[in-house]
Amino acid sequence: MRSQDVILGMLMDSSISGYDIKQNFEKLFSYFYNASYGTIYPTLSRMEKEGLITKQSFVQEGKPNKNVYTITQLGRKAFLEYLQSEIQNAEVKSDFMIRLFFGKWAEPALMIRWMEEGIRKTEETLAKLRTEQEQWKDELSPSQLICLRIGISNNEAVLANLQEGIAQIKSI
Amino acid sequence: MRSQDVILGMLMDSSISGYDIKQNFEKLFSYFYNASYGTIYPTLSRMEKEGLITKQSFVQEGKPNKNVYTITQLGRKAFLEYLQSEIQNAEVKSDFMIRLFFGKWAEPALMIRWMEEGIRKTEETLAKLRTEQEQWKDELSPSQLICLRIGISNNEAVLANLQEGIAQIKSI
DNA sequence: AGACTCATGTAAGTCGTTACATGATTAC
DNA sequence: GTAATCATGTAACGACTTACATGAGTCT
Repeated sequence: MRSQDVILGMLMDSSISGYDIKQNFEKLFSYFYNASYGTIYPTLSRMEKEGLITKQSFVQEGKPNKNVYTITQLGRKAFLEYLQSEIQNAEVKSDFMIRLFFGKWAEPALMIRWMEEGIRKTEETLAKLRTEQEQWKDELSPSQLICLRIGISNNEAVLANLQEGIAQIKSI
Repeated sequence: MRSQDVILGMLMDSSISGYDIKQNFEKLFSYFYNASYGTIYPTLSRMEKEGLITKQSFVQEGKPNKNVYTITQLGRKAFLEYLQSEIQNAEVKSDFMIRLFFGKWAEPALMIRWMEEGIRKTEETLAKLRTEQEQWKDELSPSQLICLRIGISNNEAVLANLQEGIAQIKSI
């Protein structure tokens, strides 16, 4: 799975711009995928050249042209082929977990700061995901709801462990 | 955080080989970091050149020389500096979650297969983590135990959601 | 005055993976 | 006999990020 596959997935439903794709990554996907503009724009150009998508430019006043991309038959075929391919293992690189793992080499105060920041961020993500769940629960597909629920319960689990852990470490 | 930082972390405790580093990644870190030999060996070479680590070769019969690396003062300094740096956001790319998200474009039978495979893998990971917890609970540092607990409860959360989700989808 | 949003794009560089190459030993 | 384990390393390639470049409009 590359960014191309995810972009094709987004375009299956409706035609959107590179900017919209980035918004989707941040809003809907942040807890299981992300990509920067430096990936999105060149990938879209390549996909257009390969005939997977087509571009329509809309002139806007006071803003650059907005390029809206539409998936082609070839693009739909490519996406369905991706769905048939082998599932790849998840790639995870968590700096936070690495630090926690090697925490014994840090000052206790530093580790507590990491954990407090971790708690804050997790609470933030959790609030965002719960809002989304409330907001979109009627529009989302059954499997999208499962995604959201996984995201929420993952974050709940992290939060509980960090809160318990921080209390424990402070008590030593 | 790059692989270099994680490798330094491992060497803080004891001198090990590239092969051992890979073992550690698979055994201890798999749910929050991983790196291939193609990363590990060239990184070790570079680190040696930069004076962060030193190499000792041990001749073995019927096997290639075993290169055991030891962290230097400079390496220890570099690791402590890493601990002082800003925490980076986790990078996650989960093919499984992407497929779940776009599941409505797949045959229901295919999605159920994905979820069943997801359940199987999650159960496997969970078993592995629980064994580790049992086996190492007296040796691991408090923060390493928190890591393990986060890993375990994350996987428990995923498992519960998938089981519930699959039942729900099958009932439609 | 400053920050943020909308909007696209490129260039340089980093980082990492996959596949290849080698080869004895051991367990099933 | 075949798969796995131990053990190291390189070359080719791919994918992605960061920083740069541009610039009007809007909100505080």
